[in-house]
Amino acid sequence: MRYLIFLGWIMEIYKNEKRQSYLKEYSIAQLFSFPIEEFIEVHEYKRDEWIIQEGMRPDFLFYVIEGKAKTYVTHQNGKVSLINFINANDYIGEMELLHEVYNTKGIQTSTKTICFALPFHRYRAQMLEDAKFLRELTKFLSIKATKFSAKYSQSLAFPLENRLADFILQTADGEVYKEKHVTVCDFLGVSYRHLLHVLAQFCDKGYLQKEGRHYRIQQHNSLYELAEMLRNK
Amino acid sequence: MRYLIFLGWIMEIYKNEKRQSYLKEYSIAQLFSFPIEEFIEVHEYKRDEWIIQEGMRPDFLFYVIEGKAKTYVTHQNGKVSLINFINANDYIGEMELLHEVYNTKGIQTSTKTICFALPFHRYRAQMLEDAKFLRELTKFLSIKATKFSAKYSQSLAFPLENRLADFILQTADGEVYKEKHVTVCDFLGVSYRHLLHVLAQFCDKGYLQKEGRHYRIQQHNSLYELAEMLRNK
DNA sequence: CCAAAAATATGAGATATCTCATATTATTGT
DNA sequence: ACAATAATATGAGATATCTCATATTTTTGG
Repeated sequence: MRYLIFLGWIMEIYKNEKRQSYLKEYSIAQLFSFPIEEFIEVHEYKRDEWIIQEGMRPDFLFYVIEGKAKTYVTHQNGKVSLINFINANDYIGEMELLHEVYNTKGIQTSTKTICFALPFHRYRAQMLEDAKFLRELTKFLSIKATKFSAKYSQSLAFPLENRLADFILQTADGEVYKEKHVTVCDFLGVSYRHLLHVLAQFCDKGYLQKEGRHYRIQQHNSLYELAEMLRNK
Repeated sequence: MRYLIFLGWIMEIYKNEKRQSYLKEYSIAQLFSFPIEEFIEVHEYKRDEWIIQEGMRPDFLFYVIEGKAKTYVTHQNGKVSLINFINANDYIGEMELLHEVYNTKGIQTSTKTICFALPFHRYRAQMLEDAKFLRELTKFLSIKATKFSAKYSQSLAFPLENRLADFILQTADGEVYKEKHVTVCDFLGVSYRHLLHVLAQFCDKGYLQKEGRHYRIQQHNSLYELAEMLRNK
């Protein structure tokens, strides 16, 4: 169980030439049928900074230009769930765009992250009338819904062994698994202790070999078979 | 663990006056900016019939007019997950509308169900250009994504006790809980045995009292407190 | 560079949940 | 109306996962 710490508000807003150069280089004009650049803000967040704090409704629809972030929710029993990884070209705040009442999740960067911030009060009405924008947002949300429903049913139907094997293969850097345990146990929804326990089993069985804090994949195929069990019939 | 049985294909298509009367009485013209009625089919499915079989891509976007249905997925280990309850005014097949490649889930009715069936080949292109339709579909999907992500994180953060209390309060008919155990254990993702075990605990503690196959709620407040634990901070 | 905080690591006992076996009762198709 | 099937019910042992305790190592802020 972890507690999330507020690290302070140090987000930087790019102005003038710096702003212009980002708007030009990473133009998102093609996502809309109407001119979008005038009121876009370009925000830079440092590593581990909160883009949105849990429960604080944002005033912007964000579009991630570069960097990575995580969506967190805190439960009443003190447990924390990492419910999603966010990458470049993802939206943030689309739930609040669509719903007046919404339990806003916390968003924390895991690397320096640059976002376009589109003010709701300027653009909300036009966005909700724009078929081009809505079509892509619909696809984005449909993928999200599919992903969550898959994770949900898999988490209940399979032990950690299978889900961890899948996660290792998805995140391995070449043949080496390097993720931080504290992040992974929040993501896979298991205790730190149990995660380490199953990793140790994988080592015992020869699937992985520990190298300092990292793990080298020794039997890719065994992990693959465990992960494949998650796929539907 | 349950196995899903195919009960045969006996869906009925309403024609002529019967079709017309449904189109008139339950008009969905307001969901689109273009005329939609010409090629709509009106389908009636009997109780327990499959509207879509797992893995069989549908040719229609369905809109449920009356009745109830369930979305099922079968895992490789033989476990079955009931991932969603479908009611009147829900869409079915929207994933296939949006994605060429999609692992189609099975949809089975739990009561007689009547749907409007909108042929993809007639309407897909227009739908994907229609802001009015897309806006509502976006909301529908955003709610679905939120629901799944909540269920996911809750299922990992809380024992069955809390999730079952919530489910009982949500589905109770007045003060009596009447759901079928075999359905509920697929939905909550636990074994039949364990579901019965926790129900028995609730009876021991005096939260419920067994009445034949049903359970009368005796301590609403105790159940409520258990369920409230699921809400986020 | 140091103290504090965070992350890693491991043991041991508790508990939530699963699997399997076996009856009994209710529902369904013919 | 009866046989087959599905649903309910309960026991007992196995296992997946959690909690708590404690130690070591790494990272971080000032």
